[in-house]
Amino acid sequence: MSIFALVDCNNFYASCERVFNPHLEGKAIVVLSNNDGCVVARSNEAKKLGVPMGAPFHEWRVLCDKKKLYAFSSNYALYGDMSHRVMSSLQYFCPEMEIYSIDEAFLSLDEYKNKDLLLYSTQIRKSIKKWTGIPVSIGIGPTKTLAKIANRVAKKNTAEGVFDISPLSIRKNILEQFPVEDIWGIGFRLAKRLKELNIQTALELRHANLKMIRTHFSVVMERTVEELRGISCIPLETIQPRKQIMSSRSFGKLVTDLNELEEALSHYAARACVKLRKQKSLTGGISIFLHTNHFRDNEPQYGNSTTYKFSEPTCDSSFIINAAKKCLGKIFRPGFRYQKTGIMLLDLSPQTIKQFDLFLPRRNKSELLMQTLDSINENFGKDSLFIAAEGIQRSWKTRCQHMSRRYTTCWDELATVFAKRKSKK
DNA sequence: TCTGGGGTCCTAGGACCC
DNA sequence: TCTGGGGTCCTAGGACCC
Repeated sequence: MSIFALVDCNNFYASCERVFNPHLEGKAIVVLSNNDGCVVARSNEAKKLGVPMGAPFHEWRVLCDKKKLYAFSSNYALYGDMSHRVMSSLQYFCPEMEIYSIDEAFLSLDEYKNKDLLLYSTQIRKSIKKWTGIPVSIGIGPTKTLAKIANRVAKKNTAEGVFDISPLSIRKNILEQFPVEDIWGIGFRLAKRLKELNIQTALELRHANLKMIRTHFSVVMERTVEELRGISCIPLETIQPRKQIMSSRSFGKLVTDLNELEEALSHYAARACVKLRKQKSLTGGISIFLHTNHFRDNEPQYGNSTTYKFSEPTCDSSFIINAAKKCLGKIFRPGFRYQKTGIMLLDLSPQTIKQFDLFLPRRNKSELLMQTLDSINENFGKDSLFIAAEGIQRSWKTRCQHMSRRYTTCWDELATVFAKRKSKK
């Protein structure tokens, strides 16, 4: 039998802000989405204040004015680096791991079966806090789905932040109390359909008839049921290159001008290309979209998308930007106030097995040019060198008025320490 | 004034092939 | 009267995740 652990950072973004701002300890913090639009992370204190996940920030701004709530723009440079610190610390304790998201990792504990797993997990938890400043919770179970449930229990009910759902005697009790909509892989819609079949809890789903589940749902739900029964169906996955790469942003203001839209789209395309080259892939085609702000009922609405296939796969920013601009020209309609545009790189393949187009001229310098572009930006900071199509003014840029410093990745923004002077008598 | 961004997998249906 | 069967690939849409 396998043993999995799910390690999850508590309120990750909020915790990252706290590491470098200790006076925020015990205070209500929220971290906002791009454009300072929605609340995407909350400290426990903010949850107690009643701030819901995904709430539009403008509805809660008043609490900030009263100093009851502290808000931060998303600082992905900081969170990405802190995540990397947590993950590499985890790897020290358990090399066989899967980084599931920026703040979660599954561990395979099969090698440690002879250890006291609760004790070992407690040790991991303490070390991560000491080394990185980030609090984590750890759930242990025979399948990933059960480890996820154990993690919920660890977070809610235990002071130690560690919980093992393996013993059958306690498992039944936990599953009996666990609502079906909180199970990993079951969202709002599936939960609704399950409830119509009178399945309310994890225990009821576990006892459901597999054939019945298969006829009403897909193989995904069938796997979930097996996993609840303790039969592992979802293995630990090693790092795979992405199958598609997307880059898009809402504008800081509504945009009407095609030139500005082109600039923004070119900028997003360039960002996507950096990601593409980082994972050493080529793209076979792109899809681009744009739309107006659908929250504004009183304004004319328009949205559209289109795709383009390259005759040979590429990772050349200027080539891809060119294609993106052509696509945009096709779907752009004047007279609308646009809110967002974006690009998706599709049909990715590894750079090592490129299929050339026989009739296309060779762009031999492209590879070298892109390498140079990437290495300059890596050494001298993002956007040191960029393609002119991305624009210089960038008046469409997203808002981020509450950004903290990039404490760990930028020399100019290191944390400052003030020594208190003793006052003279 | 203000409402995120980036992914994955599965299924059904149509086009096409032999 | 009668109109195949089996396969692949692609795409759109729906569901989920963080």
